[in-house]
Formats: sequence, structure tokens, C-alpha cells
Amino acid sequence: VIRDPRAHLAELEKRCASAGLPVTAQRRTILQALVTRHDHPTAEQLYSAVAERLPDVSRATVYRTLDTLSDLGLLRRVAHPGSAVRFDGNTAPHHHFLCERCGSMEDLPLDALPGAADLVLADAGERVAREIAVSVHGRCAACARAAAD
Amino acid sequence: VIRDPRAHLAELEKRCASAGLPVTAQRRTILQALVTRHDHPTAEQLYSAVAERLPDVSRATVYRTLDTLSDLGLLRRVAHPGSAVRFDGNTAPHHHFLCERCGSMEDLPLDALPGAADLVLADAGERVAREIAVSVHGRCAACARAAAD
DNA sequence: ATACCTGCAAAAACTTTGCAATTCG
DNA sequence: CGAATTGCAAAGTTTTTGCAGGTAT
Repeated sequence: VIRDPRAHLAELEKRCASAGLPVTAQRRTILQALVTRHDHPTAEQLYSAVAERLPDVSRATVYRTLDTLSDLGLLRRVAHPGSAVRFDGNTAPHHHFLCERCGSMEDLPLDALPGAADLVLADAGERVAREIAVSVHGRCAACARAAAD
Repeated sequence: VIRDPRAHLAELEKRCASAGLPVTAQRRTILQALVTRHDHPTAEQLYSAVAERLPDVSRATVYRTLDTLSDLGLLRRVAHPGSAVRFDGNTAPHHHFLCERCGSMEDLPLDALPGAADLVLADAGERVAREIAVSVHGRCAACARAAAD
């Protein structure tokens, strides 16, 4: 999976324009920091990455910007069993792999789980299902090697 | 889905004995508080529930006990996009429904998603897959009604 | 008896908010 | 120029840790 930050930055311009919001250096830098990585970083990890380019950026800006970009549909908060929220810059449909040992989270391409697209919620009752997410839990490559001793 | 707390408490006795750990009132009460509900409470919610029976219990004990019970395999931390960790007392295989509006999380029985049991991770590489979890995202019954205005 | 647990209090980690100064369009 | 954003500092949440005293086996 290769991601071109330029396409994401173009989307940022477009959606900010539609919403009447300014495109700031912080928004560009934070979005770029997120989409150029394939793990699912916490706000703190993004803060560290962004601080290398914008040394005066504050954590408050990182948190607020992540909310804004999420409202604009440019990124998503993802479910994680850990004690800090994780973010995903990949807005295309895909699955996740969660390592139970180190807590890391990786993207899985759609075709890694044949049949997942056919899942349908039977007997939804009054619930409205919008999306079905599949995540595989186990050991990531590094932790599988470590466990082999 | 009906759960008998007695069976869970018996498991607690057994696993503590195997591990050489004492069975305390706090461990019994916290486990019982969790397994008798079908939402996926935070540590704070469990603290409130437990405090009704053990008024002097501390949050630190709730956090530590949840870790211990998780190590014993009596409950699980579940993935949630919110900013506090959630716990699940249902250790049998099942799926989850996550409401995008109110953040609530409900159990779904296995047969709510026919085909989910057949999913297999293709091309796992060095990863070791242990379990495949499916979660449906959308609006819970209460929020679907609210949205209808 | 002894190893483990608990409560308390303090600290650490994570996230949000108010406000004055700045930046974008 | 005006509206929205940013950094700072402070406050609010959530989670962890050290330690003295208590409890289960």
C-alpha cells in the first residue's frame, strides 16, 4: 500500500474550502505526518513527529487539529484496546491487524480477508449498521520472532 | 444471552488457585459487577458499581484487579475508539456493535454475522493470527430513534 | 508465617479549555 | 479587516505507582 501525501493535501485544500476553514501549516503538517505512516499513532506520537518540522507546535493544536480533520473526513479515530486514542490516515476501506503482545496496529488490505465484504448483519432490530470492520488479533511479525526465542 | 455469575465466580476460584493467588472480596465483586452487565463499561463505571457494595474500595484496586483478571483470562480489554478503556466479561466468542453517536458498545451473538466464522487471514506472512473479531459500526437502537426526530 | 493484596496519596499520562496574540483568505 | 486558529498555561480525565498496613492460604 503506497500513499501519496500530495493527494491527501489536495483533499485538505478542497474540504477546508468547502467548509470555509483556513488551511494552516499545522493542518497540512499534521495530516502529512499521519498519512505517511502505516501504523496507527497516538496524538503524542504525532506531536513528536510534527514538532520536528514545527518546533513551536503545541499538543493542544495537535488534539484540536485531529478533531477537525476527523470532522472533515480526512482521518479516523480507530478502536484500540490501549489507553490512548489512535488515528488512521487511511480513509479507504481496509482491515486491521492488532498485536496482542506489543499493542501495535497495522493495516491489512481488503483482499487479506476474502469474504469479509459479504458480511451482513442479520436481525439488526432497530439498529442501523453503516460499516462492518474486521480486525485480526495475534502476534505481529516482530513479536512472533521474539516468542520463538 | 444469559450469564450466570456463579459459573464465573467458580472459574475465579479455580484460576486463582492454579496461579497461587488469593481470592479476595474485591476480585469477586469486580468480576461479578462486570459479568452481570452486557455493555462494556469503563473502569470508572465499574468503580461506581463496585463502590455500592464495597464503599471503601479504591480506583487503584479496580484498575489493578482488572489487570489481574485479564491476565487470568476471566475478562478482556476491548478495542474502542473512545478515550477510556472498556472491559468485556464475555469470554466466549461473539461480535460487537459500536454506536458512532453515543459510543455505546453491545454484544452481538455469533449468528448475527453468518460467514464470520469462515474468515481466514490470507497471506499472513510472519504474523500469527489467533482470532478474527468483527465489529459493526452504526447507530444503536436509541440513537436511531433519536435521529428520526 | 508469608506472600500477596488493599487503600491512600501522589505522580504520571492523556485530553480539553480559556484567553490573548497571530494568521488566513 | 474579520473570522478562525494557534500557543500557552491551567484544569480535567484517566491510569499507574510507592508504601504502610491488612488479608488469604
